[in-house]
Amino acid sequence: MKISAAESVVMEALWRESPLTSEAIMSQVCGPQDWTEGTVKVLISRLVKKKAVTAKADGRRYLYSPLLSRRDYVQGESQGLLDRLFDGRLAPLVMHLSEGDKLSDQDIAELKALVERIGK
Amino acid sequence: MKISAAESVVMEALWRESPLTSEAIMSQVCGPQDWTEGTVKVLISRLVKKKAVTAKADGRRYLYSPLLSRRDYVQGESQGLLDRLFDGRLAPLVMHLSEGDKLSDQDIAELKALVERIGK
DNA sequence: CGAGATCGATGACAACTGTCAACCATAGAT
DNA sequence: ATCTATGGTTGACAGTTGTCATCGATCTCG
Repeated sequence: MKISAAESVVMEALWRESPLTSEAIMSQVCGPQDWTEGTVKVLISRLVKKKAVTAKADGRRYLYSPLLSRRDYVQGESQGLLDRLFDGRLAPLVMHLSEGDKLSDQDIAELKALVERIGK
Repeated sequence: MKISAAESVVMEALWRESPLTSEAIMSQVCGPQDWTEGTVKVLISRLVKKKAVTAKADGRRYLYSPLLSRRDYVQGESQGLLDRLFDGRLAPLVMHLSEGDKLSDQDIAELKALVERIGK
């Protein structure tokens, strides 16, 4: 099942740390997102329904944990973009981003090191 | 304005070649997408309304051309993903994709060459 | 036991998306 | 002058998303 943008904000909180109570999730996301309690509750419910999150009963509340790993999510999103826009080829993606001119020297250095490592 | 997935299929046709009549667009996208005439017509209209496409009158029909460049679109999508999932850092993205193990030797070679070029 | 405080579930609603069909205007054909 | 084919505009409808408020069960404190 597909995870929406708003839902992914909740997932990020759970990937950072889990399990979490809904209260803890809210305290993490309500600030930056300016959401009310109700909004976050619904996002959590939808994620549970989508089986991206499990709810373990803990007394009267639930403890939520991700079922979908960040790794898998990120992999899917990245590969999807790559396939959709660059015919699955990595070099054109990197080229585009480097032309956007937002790469720091550090980015380039890291990338260089990484490519060395992959290449061998 | 945001371009949806279905709309981007129409945009791809126009980026490949433009201007095009709606008929030409349909012949390009109806096959792969299994869309009916009506569907494509609506997608085109919505793109015009969103100002992603212009319609120049040509007798009784229109000739459509992209207003949004593929370059800008791709840039936006790519940067968006990078910011959303990798905190704007390129190396982790490349790492993820390389771990997915779907990189060909050619990909790696291209990337290596590209990084050399950027680095200097 | 009764009054609040919690927490999840449910209902609501508008905007956007994917998908079509019906309608309408007009350029050509007869 | 009329008929028809063609292409654009509208209306429609279900599903998803973003956003909230209300309801109902339950736990806890006095």
